[in-house]
Amino acid sequence: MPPSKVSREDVLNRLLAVFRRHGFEGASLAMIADEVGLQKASLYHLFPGGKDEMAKAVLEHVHAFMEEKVLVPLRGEGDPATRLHAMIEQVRAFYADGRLSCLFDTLSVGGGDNPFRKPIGDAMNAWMDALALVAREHGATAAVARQRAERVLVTIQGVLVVARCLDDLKVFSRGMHELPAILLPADV
Amino acid sequence: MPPSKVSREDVLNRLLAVFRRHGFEGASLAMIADEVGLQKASLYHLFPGGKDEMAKAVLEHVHAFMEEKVLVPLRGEGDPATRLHAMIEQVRAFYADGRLSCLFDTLSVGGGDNPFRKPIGDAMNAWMDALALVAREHGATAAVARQRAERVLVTIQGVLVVARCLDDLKVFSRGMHELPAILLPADV
DNA sequence: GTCTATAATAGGATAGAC
DNA sequence: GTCTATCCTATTATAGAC
Repeated sequence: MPPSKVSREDVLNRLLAVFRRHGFEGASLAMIADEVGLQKASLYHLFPGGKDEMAKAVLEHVHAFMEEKVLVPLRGEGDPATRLHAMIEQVRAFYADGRLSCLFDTLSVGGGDNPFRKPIGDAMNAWMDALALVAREHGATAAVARQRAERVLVTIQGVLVVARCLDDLKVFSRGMHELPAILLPADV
Repeated sequence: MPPSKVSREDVLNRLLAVFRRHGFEGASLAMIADEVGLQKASLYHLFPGGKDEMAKAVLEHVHAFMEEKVLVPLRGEGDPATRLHAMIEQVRAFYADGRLSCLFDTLSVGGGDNPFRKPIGDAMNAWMDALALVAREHGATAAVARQRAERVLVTIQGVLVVARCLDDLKVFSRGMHELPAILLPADV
């Protein structure tokens, strides 16, 4: 899509911004069109399936972004602490130091029939696996590594919600600071 | 409101069920009327301010519930561990072991102009204060107590989101199990 | 206090020109 | 590939009977 007003990458990033902020139901097409800088009909040209397809495309976009910027580094070379710190920096940037909500949170509300639950669950499981791998290399058993990986994800999601509710970004910063001690405690 | 089809308490609890599940934008009046068992016009009789007033009333209802069932016990008599366990049991019940989302989470999405942010922030701060009091009585300094209280809230919100995303209630159970070690660790 | 009926608007989606 | 104009439905909200 070279000769276009905005690149697909740009469109997806702007869609991400709307959905993570307002959730699926809260994001109207008028709002989306305004934010993306295209008319509604143009959005339907890009996403014939409508809002549903837009949200799914954003989830895939985030999944690809995570794979490249978070999961590959986590699985890569280097010592566990260095890899975890690389992830933490990406997470800080992705959530703008706690100013932005998690798409997984805002898109997972609604009934169990919610069509976004499955891709969200898959993405979170992939993240958890990559974290557990790092914990294992640090010396933890498989079971303990998984428990610590879960605590990391719980902490990230928790600080995002609490920071938003309290309107206090320091909650997010403190949470990020605690992640190394959670995943890679000194006593094995 | 004695001679009525459903008590105000019932109405508020059913409104709570809808809003915590679907969020504010995701909860339509048709859905609400259906769930509450009243027609839309009857809801407007009870809440002339419409959906906005309904959500605010639910927040007040939850705040009152928390004050009675969570905060008063936390501030009450007995040793810190006993009081914390009382809270944990209430939290387990309130979130149906992780099946139900937190209203603070679902109602806090949207811009900073969101009118629910302030009551939500007030409620979370009150909860944090009560938790910090317990930690202080266990021997922590004011600063450390506040940090631990924050970790408890982060863990609760985190496990709710992660359990929902992974569709795995055990995440919630494990989180509840860890709360005593977070607020009242053995080494002071 | 609850209802049926309806108004008024916003929402998602499409047609067809350029 | 993007636009303007439009359609249809769902949504919020109100009027007025009982």
